[in-house]
Amino acid sequence: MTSSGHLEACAVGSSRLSTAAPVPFDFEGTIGSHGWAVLEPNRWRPEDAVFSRSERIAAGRVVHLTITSGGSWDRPRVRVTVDHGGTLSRTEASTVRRSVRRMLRLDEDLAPFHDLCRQAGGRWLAACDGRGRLLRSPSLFEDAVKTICTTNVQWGGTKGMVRRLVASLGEPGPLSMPADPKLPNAFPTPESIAASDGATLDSVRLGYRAPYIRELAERVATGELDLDSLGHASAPTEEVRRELLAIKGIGSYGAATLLMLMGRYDYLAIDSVYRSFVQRRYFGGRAVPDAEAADVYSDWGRWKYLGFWFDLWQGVEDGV
DNA sequence: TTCCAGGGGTAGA
DNA sequence: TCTACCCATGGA
Repeated sequence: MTSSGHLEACAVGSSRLSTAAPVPFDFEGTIGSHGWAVLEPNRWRPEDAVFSRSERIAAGRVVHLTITSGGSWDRPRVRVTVDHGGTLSRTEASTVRRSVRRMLRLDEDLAPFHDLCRQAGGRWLAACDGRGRLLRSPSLFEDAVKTICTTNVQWGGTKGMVRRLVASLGEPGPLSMPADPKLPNAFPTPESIAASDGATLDSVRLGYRAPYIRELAERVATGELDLDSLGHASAPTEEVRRELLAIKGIGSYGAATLLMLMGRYDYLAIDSVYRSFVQRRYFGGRAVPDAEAADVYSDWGRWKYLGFWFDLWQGVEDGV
C-alpha cells in the first residue's frame, strides 16, 4: 500500500477509496487478463469496465467492492467503492486497499518484461503498454483452490464448481447493501471448508478434487501450511515450486499457475490450451512432445509464462 | 455412448 | 524418471 491512498467517507454504509497505480497501467487489460475475472466472487462487466467482488475483511465482516479505473495516463489510480454495514475503520480500509493492490499487482515491477518485449519488437511491442499484470485473488489460498478447480475440466465446469463453492460455504455480504440479492458471498475461508460436512461438499460437485481441496483447507486452517508466507518467500523459485508440488492436487501445471500468481514466471503451465495454441502457431498444427512445445519460449528466461501469455493473447486478437 | 477437458496421484518398472 | 491406469463430473 502506498501513502498516496486516501479514504473518503460518504453515504452511510458506503466508502470510497483510491490508490495509486503504476505507469504504464492498463486497468481493463489487467482485470480481463485471464479467466480469474469471472470466477466468483469476482464479477467483471467489460462493457463499462466495472470489476466487483465480495470480500471478507475480518471475522463476521464481509464488504462488497466495486473497482474502477481513475486518474490520468501519467498518474493512474484505482478507485474502490466499499459497501459495508456501519462504518469502515481505517484499519479495514487498509485491508481493502492491500487486497486491491495484490489483486491488480500494483506493486509488481514488470519493467524487465516490457524491456524484453521492446527488444523482441513486432507484435510484442503491444505488451509494453502496461500489459502483463494478470489478475489474482487477495489470498494465495483462494488462488490455490481455484487452480485445483481448473484441472481436467472444461472452463464452464470450473466456473460452476467455484460458484457452488462460494454459494455453499462463503459468508454472505453486508445486509445493508443496495438491493441486489444476486451479490455473491465472499470466498470461503479455509476454516469453513475444513469444517464443512460431507454432504455439503458433495453438493458442490468438485468430483475427485474434493478431498484435495478439503486437505488443503485443513492444512491452512490448522497452520500446518502457511501459504501467505510461501507467497512472500524470498526463496529460489525452484524451492517454492517443490513446496507447491507437495500440495495434493497441485502438479506441474498447477505449480506453474500458482508461481505465476505469486509473480514468478519461470515455469510454463502446459495444459491443453498451451499445447493447442503452440501447435497451431509454431508447428503447423502438428502434435509435439511437451518438452519441444516448452522450448518455444526458452528465450524468455524468467519471463516465460508472460511471454506465452502475451503470445496467446495476441494470437486470439489475430485469430490464431 | 464415447471422448475428453486450462491434470494429478499412485504403483510399478 | 517414465509409463499406465485410475480418478468424478459434465459438456460436446
